[in-house]
Amino acid sequence: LPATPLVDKLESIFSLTDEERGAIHGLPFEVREAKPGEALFKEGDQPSSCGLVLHGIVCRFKILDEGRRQIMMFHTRGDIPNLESLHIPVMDHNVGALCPSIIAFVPLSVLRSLTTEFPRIAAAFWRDTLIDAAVLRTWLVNIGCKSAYARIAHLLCELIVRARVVGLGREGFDHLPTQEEIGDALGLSNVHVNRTMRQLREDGLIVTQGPRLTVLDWAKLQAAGEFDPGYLHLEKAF
Amino acid sequence: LPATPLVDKLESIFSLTDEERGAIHGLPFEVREAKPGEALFKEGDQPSSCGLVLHGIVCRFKILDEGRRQIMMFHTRGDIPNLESLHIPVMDHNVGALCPSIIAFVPLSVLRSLTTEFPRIAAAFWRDTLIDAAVLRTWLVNIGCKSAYARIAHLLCELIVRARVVGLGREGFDHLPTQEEIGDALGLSNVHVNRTMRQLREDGLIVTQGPRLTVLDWAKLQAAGEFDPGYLHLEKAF
DNA sequence: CGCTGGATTGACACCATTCAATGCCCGTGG
DNA sequence: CCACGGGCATTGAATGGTGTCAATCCAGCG
Repeated sequence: LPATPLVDKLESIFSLTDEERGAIHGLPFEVREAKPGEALFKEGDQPSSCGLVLHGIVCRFKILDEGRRQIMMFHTRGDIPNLESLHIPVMDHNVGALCPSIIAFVPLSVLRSLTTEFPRIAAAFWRDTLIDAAVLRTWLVNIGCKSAYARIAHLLCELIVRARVVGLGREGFDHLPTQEEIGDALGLSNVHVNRTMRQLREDGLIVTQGPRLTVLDWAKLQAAGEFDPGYLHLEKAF
Repeated sequence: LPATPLVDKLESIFSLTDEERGAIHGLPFEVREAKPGEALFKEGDQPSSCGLVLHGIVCRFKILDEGRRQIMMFHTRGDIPNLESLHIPVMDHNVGALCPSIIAFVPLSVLRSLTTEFPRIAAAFWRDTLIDAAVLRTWLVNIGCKSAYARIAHLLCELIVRARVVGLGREGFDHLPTQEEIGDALGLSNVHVNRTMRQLREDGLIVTQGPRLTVLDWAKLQAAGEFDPGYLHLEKAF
C-alpha cells in the first residue's frame, strides 16, 4: 500500500486508531516516478496536491539571480515536502528529486478533509511542519556559525539519524548527495567540500565509496559537528 | 486590551466572528515587562505558556560551545515566538528580549482549548508557524549564498516591511538591532557589519541615527538584497 | 565627570572561493 | 570489445572576502 511510509511515520509518534489508519490507506494516491533533477513543484506554483516521498531523496531549494543554489532541506521516505501547501497557496521555493525517486501525490482538498475529520492527524501534521522549522533553525546555526569541517560533520550526522528513524541503515547511508549538492546545502563550494571530506576521511571519522557513506567513529563525528539530535524531536533515542 | 495586537494580526488574514474575537480577548493574559537581554524561554525548558509580544523586539537564538551566537528570527508586536510549544514540549532554542519589551503570557492549556474550539484560529496559528518556516528558509538562502552587503540589505528590507505590516513606520525603522546583533543574525562579525553598513550609507541607500534607520532608496536596497517579499506571504502588498 | 556600551577604523591572518586541469567510473554507441 | 563522453571526484595555485585583534571615538547616563 502506498500510504505505508506515512502510517509508519505517524505511528512513530502516537498509535493510530483503526479508523484513522483506514482513512489514510484509503487516500487516493497518484504514484509517480521522478528522475534525478526533475522538479516536483516550482517557485510560484499553486499546487493542487501534496507529494509523499515513498522512495529516494527529494530536496527543497531556491535559485538566486546569479545562479547560485541553496538547498534548504533533504526529504526521505515518509516525508511530505510541501505539506505547507495546506495553508500557503503559492510555493516560495522549488522541490526536486536528487536521485530516481517515487512520489505519491494526494489532492489538497482530500488532505484538508482528512485533517478536519481527524484532529489528531491534523495535530501530527502541524507538529511535523514545526519540526521542519526546528531543522531549518539548526541548519541556520550550522551555516551561520560553524567551520566547513563542522558543518559537513553535522549534516552527515543528521542524514544518518534520519535514515535510522525510517529503518534505512544504522552506521551509514546509501544515498549520499553529491559533493556539489552538499556544498549547496551548506553554503560551501564543491571544491571545499571535497577537501574537507578528505580531511574527515584522513581523521578516521568516515569512509565513502561513491554514494555509500560509512561512519567509523560516531562519537568523534558527532563532536566535530556539535550534533545534538534534540532538534529532531524524536520519540525514541537513535 | 492586551490581545489587540493578536486580533489585529488575525484580522489581517481573515475576518474574525464576534465569538472568535471575544474568545481571544477573554484569554487570561499575564503581562510582564522584559529587560534587554532577559531570557523568556531557554533551551531545554518545557514551557507552560506562550508569549505574545505586545511591544519591543524579541528574538530566538542558540549559543554554541565556543560562545558564538546565532540569532534565528526577530519578533515584533503581534508575534508569538514560541507558538510551536503547542505541539513541541521542549524548547530547542532560546527566546530573549533585545530591547525593553512587554510580553503577554497565556497558559498552553488555554491556548490548546482555544484551537480545538475554533478551528479557523487553529488554522491561522498553523499558517503563522508555516510562514515562520518560510522566513527561516529565506534566511538560510541569505546566509548561504549572498555577500555581506546583500545579506544586510535583505535583513533591513525584511525588518522594514514587517514593521509596515503592523503599522510602525513606512520608510524606516525605529528599533534597529545593534550591529553585533545584526552580525549574529547574519553570520558576520560586528566589525564587518560596521564596514558594510558604512558602504550602504556611502552608496546612498540608507541613513542611520543610532537605533533609527531611514531608507533613502528603497528600489536600490531591495535590489542589493535581492529582496522579494513573497516569502512573507502577506495578504496585501506593502 | 568618569563610566559603559556601542560604533568606528586600521592592520594582518586565514579560511574558503575561483579557475583550471586531471583522474576516475560507468553507460552508450560504434 | 573498445572508444568516447559525461558526470563526479580530486588536486593545485592564486585571489579575496571576512574574521580577529586592538585601539579609538562617541553618546548617554548615573
